[in-house]
Amino acid sequence: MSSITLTPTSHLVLGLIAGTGPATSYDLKKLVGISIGYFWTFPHSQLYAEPVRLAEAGYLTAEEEARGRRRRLYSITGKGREALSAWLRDSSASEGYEIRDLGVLKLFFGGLVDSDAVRALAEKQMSMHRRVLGELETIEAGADGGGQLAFPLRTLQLGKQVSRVCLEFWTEVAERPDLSSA
Amino acid sequence: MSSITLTPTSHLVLGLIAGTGPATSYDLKKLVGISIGYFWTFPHSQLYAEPVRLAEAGYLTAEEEARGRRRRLYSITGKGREALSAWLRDSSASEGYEIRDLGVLKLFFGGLVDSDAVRALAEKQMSMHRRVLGELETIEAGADGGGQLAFPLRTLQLGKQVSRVCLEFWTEVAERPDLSSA
DNA sequence: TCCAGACCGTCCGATTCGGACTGGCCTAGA
DNA sequence: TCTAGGCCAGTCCGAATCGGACGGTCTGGA
Repeated sequence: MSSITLTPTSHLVLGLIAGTGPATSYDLKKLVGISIGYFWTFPHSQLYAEPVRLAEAGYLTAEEEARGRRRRLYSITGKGREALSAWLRDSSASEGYEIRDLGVLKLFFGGLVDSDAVRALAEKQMSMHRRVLGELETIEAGADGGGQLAFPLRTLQLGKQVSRVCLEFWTEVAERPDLSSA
Repeated sequence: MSSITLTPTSHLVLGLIAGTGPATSYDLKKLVGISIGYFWTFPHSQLYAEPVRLAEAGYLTAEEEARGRRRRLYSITGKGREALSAWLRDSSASEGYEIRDLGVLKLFFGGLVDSDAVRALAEKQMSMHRRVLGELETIEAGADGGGQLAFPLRTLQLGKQVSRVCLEFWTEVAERPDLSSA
């Protein structure tokens, strides 16, 4: 029950369990993979380690299978819910916003290669964003718009919009690889 | 001269030095801070450690001040230029694209709090994106559109567009915090 | 019954992180 | 000229993170 500092991973785990009920680490891994993982990847080892830490600190309780695959089923506690709610309401904890995109990093150095290479990069990025957009639309189509999923679907909308903007941007780059003005 | 694997940080350092000429780690830190750092932060300790690694492996050469602050000025070598160019042209190395935004993570769990809290979050995000947008426009205004900066400015355009989309998105959320449909 | 392949979990070395600290340099004011 | 204080520049290190590799478990079909 030692005191720990809560990271984004902590809040993710708490939120997932609060939202969908008791879960094993594997469940978390699957949930992340089909949702938030599209924008923000969390290493699976964290999704195993983090609930242990949270349980030790009293934010979760663990129920372990006696035999076989010693799966541990985690449930959220009152303390966990409080911490989650406090974080969700804490407007000072929302700062920070990062886009890590290898393609953009390359474009930043586009002046060091010829425009054919820039065009090739742009086309590659276009196909990537088209693929992502398609996958997001598939997920969207397969989900009922109902209560539980309303907010996750909303973040998905943002993902789609960002993807679309990127697609347009790279299309423009592919058309005029060596031009700076719009 | 041992062989090392090149990370995004490696390519950033190589690209910066290739693009702007010899630089110290501190120069790199400043450069990153006013440009790519807006989307992708690199810890300063990396910006000191990475050139050392790159120099050991022959991608950079270091010239150290004899006295005083023992600053090290790094220059790129032929090997460094080749590696950078190869990376820029390697279309298989562009995968990966991540958006890490605490606000979006919170929205994902929006169903667990009341709509006032969601609205407050949205408003906070709006002001953040407005601020970022303003800063990007300031940077843009202060840069001549000339050759060297053409590609960095282009990535800045993308940053602006993404920020604008986020701003619109959060505006919509602020207006209708509890509605899922557009 | 046996096997293949998916499922599930753990472990660990290597890397990354960022805060804290040290010390040099510069300028202004006495 | 001297020196105090603020910025400049770099180093260090414990802690957190990463992700690959491995090992055990289960299910269904031959």
